[in-house]
Amino acid sequence: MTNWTRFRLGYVAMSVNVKNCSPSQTMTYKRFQQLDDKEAAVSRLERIARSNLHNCLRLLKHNNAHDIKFFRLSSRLVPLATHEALNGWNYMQAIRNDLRALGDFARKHTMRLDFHPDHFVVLNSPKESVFNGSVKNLLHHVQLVDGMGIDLTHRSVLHVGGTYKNKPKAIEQFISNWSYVPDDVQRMLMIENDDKSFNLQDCLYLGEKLGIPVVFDYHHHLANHEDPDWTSHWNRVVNSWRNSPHPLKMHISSPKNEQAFRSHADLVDSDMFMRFLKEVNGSVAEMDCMIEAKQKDGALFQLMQDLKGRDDIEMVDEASFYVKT
DNA sequence: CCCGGTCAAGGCCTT
DNA sequence: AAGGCCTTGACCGGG
Repeated sequence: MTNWTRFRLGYVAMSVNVKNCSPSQTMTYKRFQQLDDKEAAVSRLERIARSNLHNCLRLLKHNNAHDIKFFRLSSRLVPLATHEALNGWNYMQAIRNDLRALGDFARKHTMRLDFHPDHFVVLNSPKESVFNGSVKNLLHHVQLVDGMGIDLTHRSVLHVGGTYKNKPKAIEQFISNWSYVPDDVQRMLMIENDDKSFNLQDCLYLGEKLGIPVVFDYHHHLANHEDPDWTSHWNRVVNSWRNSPHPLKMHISSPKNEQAFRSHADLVDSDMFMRFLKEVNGSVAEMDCMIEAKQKDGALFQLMQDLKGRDDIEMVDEASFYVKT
C-alpha cells in the first residue's frame, strides 16, 4: 500500500497530430500476387516496413517531446510478415537497423512499449491450424521486441479467444493450449478482459493459474461482467502484476453512445475516468493507462487538459499526474 | 481530390 | 454449409 499513485497515460499506434506518419502502411497479399517480379515485390515490402519503423521513431520523438512514455506499437509494422506465401523471407535482415534505433530511443528515454496483436491471434482455438498460426504471429512479435533490444517480459496483450458455445470448456482449452505456447511467447503475454466473452473474473482465474498479468479494461468491464463491482476483485488484478518489471497497466476508453456502447468514442470522459482513479489511487505506486480513443493522442491531450483544471489533481508533466485524496 | 469498395488471418450469428 | 457482420486503417480505382 502506497500513499498516492503516479498515473501515466499512453495511446495507441498513431497520432492525429503528426501528419503523414502512419506506422501501418501495407501491401495486401492480393496486390503482392499481382506483381510479376517477386524480388521487386519483396523489396517493396521491406521498404514499407522500414518506412513504418521510421514513422514509429518519429512518433516516439513526438511522444518524448510531450512526456508521453507509454505507447502501443502497431501490429502491422511488417506487411505480410507471417503470410505463408512469404515463408523464408528474412525481413529481420531488412529492418534490423531501424528496429534497433527504435529500441535505443525508447531505452534512452525510459519508454514503455507494447503490442496488441490482431483479433485473429487466438490461443484457445481448438483448431490446430489456428493455434499454430497464432503462435507464428506471436513469435514474429517476439522477434520485433528482441530486435529492439528491450526486455521481452509482458510486452503483448491478448484476449482469451473464442467461447465455442461452451465457455468453461473454452477456458480449459486455453489452459491446455498454453502448455504448447513457446516459453518466449508465454513470457511476453498479458491477458485482457474483453467486451463480449471473457470477463474480468475469467481473466483473473487464468492469470492466477498460469501466472499471466491481467490488463483491466474498464470499458469492456462495463459492457461485459459477471460481477459489476470490479473493486472487490481489484487486489487480484494488482497481485497478478507482482512479478512484472512493469507497473500495472490498464485500458481506458469511453462508449461511443448508448446504441453503440462497445465502440470507442472520440475522446475519454474525464469524469468517468476520475471516478475510476479515485477508486484505485494508492493501491500501487505507479499505474499506466492506455487511452483507446478514436482521437488517439488528441484524446490524451484533451484528457490532460480536462484534468488540469481540477484541484484534486497534481500534475507531474504533460502525460502524468497524481490524484489527491 | 474525393468516395466507395476491398483487403491474410477468426469467431459468431443468421439463414 | 455458407454468407454477412464485426472493426479498422490503408490503398486502389473510378468519377
